[in-house]
Amino acid sequence: MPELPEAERARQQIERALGREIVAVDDTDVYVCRPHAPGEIASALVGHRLTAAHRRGKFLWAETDGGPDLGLHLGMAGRIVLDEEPIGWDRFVLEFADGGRMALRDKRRLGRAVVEPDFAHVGPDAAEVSRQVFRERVGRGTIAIKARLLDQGSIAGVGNLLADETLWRARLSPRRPVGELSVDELDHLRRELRAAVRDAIRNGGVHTGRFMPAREKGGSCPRCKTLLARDTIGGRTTYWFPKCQPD
DNA sequence: ACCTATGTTGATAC
DNA sequence: GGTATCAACATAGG
Repeated sequence: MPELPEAERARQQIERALGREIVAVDDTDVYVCRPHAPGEIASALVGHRLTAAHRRGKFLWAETDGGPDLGLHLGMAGRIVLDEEPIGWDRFVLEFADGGRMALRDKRRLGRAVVEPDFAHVGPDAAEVSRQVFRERVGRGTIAIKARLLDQGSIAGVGNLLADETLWRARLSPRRPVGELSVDELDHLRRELRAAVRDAIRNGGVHTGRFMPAREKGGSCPRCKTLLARDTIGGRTTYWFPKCQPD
């Protein structure tokens, strides 16, 4: 599920774990915890407490009281669960002195847990970037707008579903080269992106978007009633309605 | 069996 | 350097 709205929900879950002493860490999944060896994250965190929970795009991290930051990513299917019984898909777990626990629950194991995460190549958060910076980072070059939105180094947090939802709301073709968008179109795109993120956070996730139900075989546009187009753009399956979103 | 999947990274080539 | 394409990663579900 995870795109920016899901990551924000996960951040809020991490906040509920702040201040609780860490007494044990399960970091034995060497793929999820790479490049750390088993026990490395544990020895760095045991005895400490999380003191703040942050997010940029889909990247999460928690500060600790004197220890290193803990970086978390939900990958393709992860979520953060608090004080729930273990059920087999918990790939990384903090256990607290009060008996509670915080787990990265992730069937596909594409999530990540690392100490001292490096966000040098992560762009500004998609929902918070200023108009000016959005124009500069998104509007430059010749790449298709869909591919640019997915590039976490340009702006962070937009995934495949949110990109399609946003472009549909903004009535922009996913294929348009970014450099051909006017300043007004870029501002409009940013506005619709923020609105899509806000709606998704409020309603429980990106899958609650208005475009999502139409995104299926034989789907028709809620606005123009025409047929769905489908192609691979930016390496991901992309859906749009050419009448509403002309090239 | 084959295909797809809400993500990221690294390799390769123009 | 920018852009495009892929393969890989690990697993589930249609």
